[in-house]
Amino acid sequence: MTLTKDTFIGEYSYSLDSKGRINIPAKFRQSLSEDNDNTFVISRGMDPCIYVYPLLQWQLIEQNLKKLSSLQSVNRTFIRNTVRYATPSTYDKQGRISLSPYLINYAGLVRDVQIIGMVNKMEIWDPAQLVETDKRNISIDPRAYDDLADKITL
Amino acid sequence: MTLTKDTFIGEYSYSLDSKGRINIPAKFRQSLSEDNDNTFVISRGMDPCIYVYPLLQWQLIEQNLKKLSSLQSVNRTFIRNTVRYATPSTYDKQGRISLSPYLINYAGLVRDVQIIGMVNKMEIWDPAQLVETDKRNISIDPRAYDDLADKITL
DNA sequence: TAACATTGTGGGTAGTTGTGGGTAAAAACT
DNA sequence: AGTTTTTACCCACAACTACCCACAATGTTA
Repeated sequence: MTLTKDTFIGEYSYSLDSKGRINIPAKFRQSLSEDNDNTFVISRGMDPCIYVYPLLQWQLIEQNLKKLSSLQSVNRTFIRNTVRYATPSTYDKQGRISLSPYLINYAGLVRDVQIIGMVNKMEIWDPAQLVETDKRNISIDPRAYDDLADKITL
Repeated sequence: MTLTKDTFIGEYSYSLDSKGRINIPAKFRQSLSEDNDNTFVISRGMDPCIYVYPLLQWQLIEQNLKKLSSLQSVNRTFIRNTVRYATPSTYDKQGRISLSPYLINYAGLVRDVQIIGMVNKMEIWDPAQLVETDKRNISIDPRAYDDLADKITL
């Protein structure tokens, strides 16, 4: 199948094993370009979930962070929070990465897990957290949402 | 016959087989340009139906989504909801794509299925759902129609 | 009208994918 | 240095998916 490189779409169900490992969907691995050396950068999400970036994508983020001046307190806090929980992780021969206990706890992962393609990265969710977040977002800012829908032709 | 590339019109009846596969109308396949590598992106429709985009058409959507910053919660929600139910799918030698159980359930597909050309994409409907939705929309706001009439010459 | 090509549908099979767990190397801690 | 814990690599297997072949129905051409 033909896939856009380093682009992830769709939602998949997987499970966390007793060693804290989780499978990366085969389609996502195939989409990952060679230059990434089978490596992702795992980080804390803005929502209660785990972000997984292709290595190259993460390096772009690093470059942007370097441009932010440390003179402003907002910037320092932002940089600190973004980088602090990030770890590079190469997947094994079976296509699994291992997650740190901190991140597993942060996302509230137990066993069943949803992996969602978010175009330039992916998100790892606990199913219950995902439902919860969906509910909360349904009501917020319908106008902002409609504005987006106007800009993008689906 | 000469067909406008990547443009789909007309309505066709097909059936879903026991493996969740469905035939893409031959005319639609012929219309699909080579650059799409025989691949469509299947996704959840705004109505109770399934959207089928040519790969290239979908990539335009992806490009627009990539421009949205993940710092804003609205954007994250929008990207997640748009991309979540989408999967790339290449058709087999018989011209069939396979649909995920989630989408089959979402569109209420049983066996008989209507495929409708929607110009830049196609829609897959359960016949009953289609009748139902038609009924509900028959009393559409006449003013909204007037707005359209300004934009489109029939 | 007969021969042929195309199209829609069904199902078998081999390869891929997700998941569990064993073992050895590496790291961390006495 | 010796012991324990952690990490990475390997093998195994069940479930699933994609690919292939088959065939009937329809459409096309000579």
